[in-house]
Amino acid sequence: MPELPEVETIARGLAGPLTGQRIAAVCVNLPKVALVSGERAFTTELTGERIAGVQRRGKFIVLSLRSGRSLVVHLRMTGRLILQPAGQQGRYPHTHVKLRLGDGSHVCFADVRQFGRMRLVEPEEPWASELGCEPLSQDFTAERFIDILAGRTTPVKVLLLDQRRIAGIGNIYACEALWQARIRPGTPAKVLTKPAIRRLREALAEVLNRAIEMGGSSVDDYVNAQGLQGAFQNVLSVYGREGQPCRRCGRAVVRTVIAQRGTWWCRKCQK
DNA sequence: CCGCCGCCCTGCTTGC
DNA sequence: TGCAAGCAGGGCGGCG
Repeated sequence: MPELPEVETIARGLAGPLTGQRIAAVCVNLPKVALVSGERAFTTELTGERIAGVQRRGKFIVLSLRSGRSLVVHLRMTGRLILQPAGQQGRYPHTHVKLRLGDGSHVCFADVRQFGRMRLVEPEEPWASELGCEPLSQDFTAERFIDILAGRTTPVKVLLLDQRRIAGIGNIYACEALWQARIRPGTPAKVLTKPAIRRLREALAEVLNRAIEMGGSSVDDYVNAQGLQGAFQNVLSVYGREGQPCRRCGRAVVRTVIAQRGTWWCRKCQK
């Protein structure tokens, strides 16, 4: 599942090859995944646009266009953005939208489960207004994090996953950061001490930054824009490791369910 | 405002 | 061996 580190990796991999290029042609095979506001047609509106840059916001990949519009992509669980260099284009499986760029290369938006979406948004459209702060930005201060968790009986893990509060964290990195900070995922947010919250904030930054350095986690079918796997799945501490020894204390990692999501943690070192 | 549930989908796993 | 049911999951809309 592409979360912040995977989306960041994809965005970085697209930025160089895409910046400055013209979108020469747009092919939509599955119309429900290609959205545009109003009565406009996705294909005609996007064709001819020029790409000014590629960024990430939360779990969204943002292709900024010179017109001021943006092409905003969410990969959900199984979506991919794949860059096919000129002369190497082939049929990429489950491609729902394909962009042909000025230099003859292609960008394929593929998604087995068809949950991912791309949306062409107007310059003034507040598409990210509901998104919380970036966990790797200066805005994400200890005070802010304390505010986010204050007074809430909700399990801390649920709040980490809430994109309206903090943007970009998914199941993998919520589990990993909680393990790193030695906090039980089910702990009601309001009982966390300030030192524990500071520990968790640092753990999030550490885990996310390290995962970006390693190109993300290829646990299901994540690959970057060049089609290559990440390496962070090899060093995961708890996620997906039910029954295997905790890397800190050796006790078997358990899997429980919190808010309908699989949750991996260590009963001995997470309190 | 909050939390829970079902839905969207397909492929893999499980169980008979 | 073969088939069907179950499960997984991010975000969203509906409901209480």
